[in-house]
Amino acid sequence: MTDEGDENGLAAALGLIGQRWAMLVIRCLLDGPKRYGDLQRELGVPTNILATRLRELQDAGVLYRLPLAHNQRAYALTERGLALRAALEALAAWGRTGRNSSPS
Amino acid sequence: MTDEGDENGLAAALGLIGQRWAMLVIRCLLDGPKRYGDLQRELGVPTNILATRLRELQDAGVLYRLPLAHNQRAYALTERGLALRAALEALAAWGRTGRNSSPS
DNA sequence: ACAGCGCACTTGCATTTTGCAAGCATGACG
DNA sequence: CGTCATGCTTGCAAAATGCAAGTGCGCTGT
Repeated sequence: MTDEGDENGLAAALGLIGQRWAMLVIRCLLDGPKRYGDLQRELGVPTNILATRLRELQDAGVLYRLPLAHNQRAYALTERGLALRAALEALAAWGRTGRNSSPS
Repeated sequence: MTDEGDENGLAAALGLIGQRWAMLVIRCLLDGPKRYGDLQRELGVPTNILATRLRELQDAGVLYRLPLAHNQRAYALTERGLALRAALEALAAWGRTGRNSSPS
């Protein structure tokens, strides 16, 4: 019964985290919670894009804000965000292959 | 060593297949070679975008053109493209979760 | 032969997303 | 009170994306 509607699993995933920089931000946060400036410096992402992505990913339930001090807060992954580790590492592993093996 | 060496892989992967529709096209081709019109109908992707993506993915070594008849050709994944199956299925599996969950 | 059809694209233009640079708000600190 | 670091927002240009219509090309029917 319930035929495989899995054709949309990917579309659903990309609808949530398919925007530019989104997966990079998530992967960066897999190392642990980080602050806005850290993400900016580590990824080199434009600041307005970063702010937008963080809002969207928070709405998507992938990460949440973690207040620290007066002007400092951190961003951390939710369980749903952490569940992306396997998928993102698979993608990263693929990206690492296809480097020209040897510059003969 | 001169450069970071341990570069992300994820960034490399997204540089190749991170464009809109690219992963959907690849996932569609995991079922086997298909023709232009098939991809268009199955995915609902705009025709100019599809043409652009197919060219880019071909350049990326992910798929190749397979001539059939006079005005018909098929697109099929290379080994590099087929190697994406695990990653895309992991992403699709993640996308399938969280549809019917209890709001925390 | 030639009009018409289906297939695989291309082209023109509007809309949306992305990027760069600069500015704003806030609280700490001198 | 002025300056600083941090975390954003805003203005505007460039690029990507999307829609619709058009192009080329071989085949088919008459």
